[in-house]
Amino acid sequence: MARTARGSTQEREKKRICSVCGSDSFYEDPRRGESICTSCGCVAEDHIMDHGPEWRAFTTEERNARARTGAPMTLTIADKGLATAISWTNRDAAGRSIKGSRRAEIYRMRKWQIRSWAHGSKQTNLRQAMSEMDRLTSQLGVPRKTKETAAHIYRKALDKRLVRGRTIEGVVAASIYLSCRIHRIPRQLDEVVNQSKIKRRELGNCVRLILRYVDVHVPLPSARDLIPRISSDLGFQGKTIKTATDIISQARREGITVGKDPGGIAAASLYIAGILEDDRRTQREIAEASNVTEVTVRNRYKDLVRSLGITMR
DNA sequence: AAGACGAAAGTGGTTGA
DNA sequence: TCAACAACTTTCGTCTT
Repeated sequence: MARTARGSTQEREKKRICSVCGSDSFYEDPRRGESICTSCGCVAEDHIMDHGPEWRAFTTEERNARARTGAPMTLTIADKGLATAISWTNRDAAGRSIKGSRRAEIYRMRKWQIRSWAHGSKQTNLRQAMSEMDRLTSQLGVPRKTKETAAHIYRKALDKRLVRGRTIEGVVAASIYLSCRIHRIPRQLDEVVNQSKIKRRELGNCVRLILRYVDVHVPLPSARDLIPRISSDLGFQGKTIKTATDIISQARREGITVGKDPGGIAAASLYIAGILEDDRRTQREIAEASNVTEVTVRNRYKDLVRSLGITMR
């Protein structure tokens, strides 16, 4: 199982080798936060950390203008992580205590900062939302970029007053789910429901609401995006994964994937690919890894074989 | 005996009146 | 709000390897 096999950090730094095919060549996908073996396509490591800056620059001037120290600017903190806080200790930068009129001035500044900063209803909402977002994204293990997009969607939803009359948790969970779909990270609605305290129905409603009123372009969930995850769970060979992907592309062209659960399509195509490439798994194993039942695997597999004219031995 | 297959009945979501 | 519907699940008996 490539997904679970990982050595110590030092070991990985010394020489990393794919536990499935033995190759030492990896492609790091910072969008998904995954490291993928270039020869067999299995996920060698997930949740990898991105050490780069949060901005992009195309010229030296741009780079000089944007470079700064401190934590990255981020939408996932209510004040974008850039606010200056006035300390409660009446001391200056050198540690000397501040006296007299200067002290009174700082006291007034502190008072107004707190009033303007923490007491707006939007800020209060964002604070709660961002802490919920922190919790949920780390439970689900989504990369920083995806969390950032989720925060962006949430801010838009808040601006359009969609959170009113709904729970913050619901809208946060919906933002994360949609962001995962935008970044083509396979997190299913049920996974998000399992990690949060909201009901499936509520999440579904929030997702629909955001899709309708917030200007976001979200691609439909595709079976192809589920393939790397399922196949690395079951340790399929590279050629089997490729065949399965081809089957999905063909099925898509034939238009037999619409309205069907992508999990079922992914499972069935892997099952067929396994038989064709002599890399078999039982229907039960595949069904379990794809979160569908054996019956669904069977039904989709029959559909695919019939519509694509695949002949099996 | 394990795995594959298929039928029947039940469930939760979507759509249109 | 409700009925109709498609997709999917659960369950169980039978066939195949």
